[in-house]
Amino acid sequence: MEGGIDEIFERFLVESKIFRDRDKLLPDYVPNELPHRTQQIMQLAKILAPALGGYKPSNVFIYGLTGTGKTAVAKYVLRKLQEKAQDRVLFSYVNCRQNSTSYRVVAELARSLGTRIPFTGLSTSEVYRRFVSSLDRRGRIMVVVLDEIDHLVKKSGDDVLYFLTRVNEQLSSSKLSLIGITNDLKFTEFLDARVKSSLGEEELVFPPYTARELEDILRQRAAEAFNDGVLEPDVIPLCAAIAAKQNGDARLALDLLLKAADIAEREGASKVTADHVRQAQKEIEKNVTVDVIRTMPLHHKLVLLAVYLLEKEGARNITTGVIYNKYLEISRLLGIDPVTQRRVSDVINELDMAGIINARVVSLGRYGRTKIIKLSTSVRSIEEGLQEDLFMLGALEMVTR
DNA sequence: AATCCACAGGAAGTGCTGGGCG
DNA sequence: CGCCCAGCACTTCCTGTGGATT
Repeated sequence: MEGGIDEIFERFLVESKIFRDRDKLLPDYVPNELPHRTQQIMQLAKILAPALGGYKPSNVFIYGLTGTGKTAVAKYVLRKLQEKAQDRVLFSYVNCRQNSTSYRVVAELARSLGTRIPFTGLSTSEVYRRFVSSLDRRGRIMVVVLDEIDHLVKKSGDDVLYFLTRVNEQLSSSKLSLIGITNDLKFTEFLDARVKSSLGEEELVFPPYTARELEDILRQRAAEAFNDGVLEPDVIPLCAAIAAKQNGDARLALDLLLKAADIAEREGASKVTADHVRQAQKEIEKNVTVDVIRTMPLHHKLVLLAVYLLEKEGARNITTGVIYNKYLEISRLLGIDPVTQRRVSDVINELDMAGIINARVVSLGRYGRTKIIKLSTSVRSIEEGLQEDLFMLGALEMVTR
């Protein structure tokens, strides 16, 4: 658009005024100090320490909401342990969201032992077998971290875990310890009782960070990531306060800080201000809702479009019936088979649950009992979310005009 | 007090999809 | 490979209901 492509690239070639090292704010960076997690670090270290003496550590189960430092602590302790252990202890970290099948998890573990496993073609039990023999050949303690373990269980059940918790019976010279990480407490209900008790030999709980604690975390990262004095003093407290409201999510706090700084940089400002943070917050929120809208099924989009158009026409007190008629009209124009009003009624509830619209049941006396609906999202994010496959949006407005 | 509107929302059934299993 | 089954989106049919109007 305006400016040139050269200018865009140029900006990254010249030294940044704001950032010293932007990467330090990215979610997967593990710093050298983890403020307010010393207790968890010590606990985990105590549990894993026996590995240094050649004894099998207990299995550990770690819970905590998103952004409470579970992954960071696990990686941190592992790193330290590895430094001490040299090659006497084997480590493997697997993210079960990316590797959500039993095959891939075990293949990943085997790979970390240097055993190549084709990404497909073998039976799962063959992969298990190869992993066991390659581990036993090494004659070492192996510590395995399964991050986001709930994804694995939800997708593939708990037989891998069953296998991994009992694999020591098949090993003669090696031992395996498991560290399971999750933010979903309820998922243990789906676990086999034996797996559950074995995995839960030790349990660590990560409480949400308070606003104060988040501030410390941000300050520490900011010192690494930013040039001196580029943050206005109220920036960090604001990021911390916003994130503290969202379950003390450190990832969100860091993301806010990063986005705010990006905005400042883009503007060519020399300082990051509280206002940049507020813009960043809006952007993050918008991105979430835009994403939700973008991934909705067709009829949800059509219903949303109906509400959107009605509001744009200035309609007041929009009811289910009014929406349904508009929806029928839109469907007809686009040549799409409409669903029934009963279904649309449910769709309206689902949109309400998603926080995109606001629907509330009211009785209009003689004029029936219905729902009154209004948008509860900015018009902009709705337009943006619908844009993609509702190229029709523009076309429609022309038709309905 | 009775009526009646414009739906809400429950129950049961249909048709489709995709994964697991022999 | 076909078969079965679960889960889902949706339909059909239905009974229920708060309160303005009669």
